[in-house]
Amino acid sequence: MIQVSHYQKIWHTVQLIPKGYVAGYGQIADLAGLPGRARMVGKSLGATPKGMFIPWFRVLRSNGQIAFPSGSELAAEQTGLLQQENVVVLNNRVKMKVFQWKPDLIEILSKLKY
DNA sequence: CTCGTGACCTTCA
DNA sequence: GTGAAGGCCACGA
Repeated sequence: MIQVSHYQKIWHTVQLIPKGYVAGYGQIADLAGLPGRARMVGKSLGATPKGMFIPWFRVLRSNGQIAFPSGSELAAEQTGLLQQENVVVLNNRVKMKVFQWKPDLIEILSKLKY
């Protein structure tokens, strides 16, 4: 059993999100084995080491809205990256009903077997 | 050790 | 649809 920081687990989990899909902060926290720690996900993404690729733009709020105020640079950046992957973004939000990632337990377990 | 902080979530009015 | 309030807890100073 390797000891890893929660940040590492979160980053790893986020990288499992397939192209063209999105997931919620709470969802990521749950999959990373940290139920109820949605806020930690945000912290982690903010602390993401530069140079390491993390599809942070595929992570949205549970209601499908982008976590940044519309108009901010990050929001624009995220919107652009999502649309680049065929994800429709309108008024700073995404239709979770259509684009939400439905993870396979087998996939998660095999990728996160620490 | 205590305190402040946070890219959140859910519930209720 | 909106907004406020409470809960959650790791992390850094």
